[in-house]
Amino acid sequence: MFVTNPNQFREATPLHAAALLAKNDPVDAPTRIIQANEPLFCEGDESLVVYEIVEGVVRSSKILCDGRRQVISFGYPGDIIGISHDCRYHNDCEAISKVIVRPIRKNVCSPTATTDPQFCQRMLSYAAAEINSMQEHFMMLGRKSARERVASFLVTLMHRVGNRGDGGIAFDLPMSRSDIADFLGLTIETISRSLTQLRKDGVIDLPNAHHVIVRRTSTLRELAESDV
Amino acid sequence: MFVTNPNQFREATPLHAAALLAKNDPVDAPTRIIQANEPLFCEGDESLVVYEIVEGVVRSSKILCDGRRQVISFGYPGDIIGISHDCRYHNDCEAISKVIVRPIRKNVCSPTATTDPQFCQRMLSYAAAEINSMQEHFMMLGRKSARERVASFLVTLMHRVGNRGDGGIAFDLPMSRSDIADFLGLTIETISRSLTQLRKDGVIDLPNAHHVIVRRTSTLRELAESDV
DNA sequence: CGGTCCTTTGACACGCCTCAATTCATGTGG
DNA sequence: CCACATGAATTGAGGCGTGTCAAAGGACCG
Repeated sequence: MFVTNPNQFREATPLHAAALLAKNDPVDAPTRIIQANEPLFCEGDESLVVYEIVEGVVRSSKILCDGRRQVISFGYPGDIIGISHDCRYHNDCEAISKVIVRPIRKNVCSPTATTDPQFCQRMLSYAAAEINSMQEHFMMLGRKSARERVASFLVTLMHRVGNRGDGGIAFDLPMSRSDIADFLGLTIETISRSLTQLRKDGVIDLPNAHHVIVRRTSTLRELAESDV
Repeated sequence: MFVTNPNQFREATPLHAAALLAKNDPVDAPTRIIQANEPLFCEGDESLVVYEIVEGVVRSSKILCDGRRQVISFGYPGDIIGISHDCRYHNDCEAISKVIVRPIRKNVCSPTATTDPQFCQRMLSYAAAEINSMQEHFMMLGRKSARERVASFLVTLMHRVGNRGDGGIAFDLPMSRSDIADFLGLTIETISRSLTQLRKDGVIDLPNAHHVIVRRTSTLRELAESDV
């Protein structure tokens, strides 16, 4: 599932790729390797396949004509990207780090397209989870303050890719401040200020700009929803 | 499709309920009638069925513990609501006007659930369209100004339910200012001011608070994306 | 006619954006 | 190993758009 749901733990997610893609699903196409900052596909491209991310992190985004960008989601291993209803990709997708993806099936183009029922069922479950997850992101963009958004974002990553370690839960931030800003509907300066504030408050450590250690997880979780 | 995509015309939508639900889809459950302001279901309720809206308008929303609300979408006739991946509804759903809904199928609860393949295929197409559509709404909430959001909202409704008439395209706004505000991530005062501005600029007419006539459609469409 | 609720309008405050400068991390060539 | 360049991140100062609070207007209904 995409990282769009800051309040839902990975453990609570009923399915992820391991469960979604049974071993007997035919995977004829070879995996693709995309270097950091290279595109996987662009908005408007013909949508031939759906990808599963095997390794690395991707960024799905849309851009307005005047250059404003909205990052839709960050895709991590296990996530499925490129689902479309009309044979066109509806967003850009670029690699943030070196990425390995696996084309898993011809895309779902029309109601008349014939697809393996079992696969279809699984994709539907995944799409439903995705929709539910995106609804959480609406709440973030529409109703949360800058601090809450940043806290929510960190909580999501913490549960998704965090490693319990010495005095906290650690994880990387492979994406740039600009990516985070465009994901949360803020500016890079606001992201930076919010992170600094969390650091000064002792909630997190920032050994460097792309590594986070959450010291006080419950505090962070509270900050994700309380406007105080 | 939900009204979450301000820049996509209804004509461009590749499928809606008429196409989605073939006549031979078994519909055993009777239609339900919900009066205005009555709930259809609530977040957390057991998700037994997916509904198709036959008549009226519904509001799907989520609420934070401190009362902040985000309206996810407004559902119009032909839309499908209540899709879930885990047997629980993930948002509240209430009738804005008198509503008739048709339970169309037991919900998609798990990958092991057995479902008619053809139905599943159609639901997947619908879900994919829904995801693509929600991505547009992200752009609105994350990157558009108040005026752009209101203009985008009106453009969407214009294409969805507008009627070409005397010197413009007319349609109703059955939802309250509060509903619109919570949909666009703004306040009722900002909604009111934006609509007043559009009226004073001669872009729209507001015969009353719940009826709109778009006079200059191309101007409105430009305002939906240009920050000027 | 009076009550209630919704909408509109106004005045002001504040959070985030904008613009600018500084610091930091990384890589390159001498 | 150290200057230097380059791009990203941080920090600061100030402005603006939207939120907040308050009051007035309108629609609806008993």
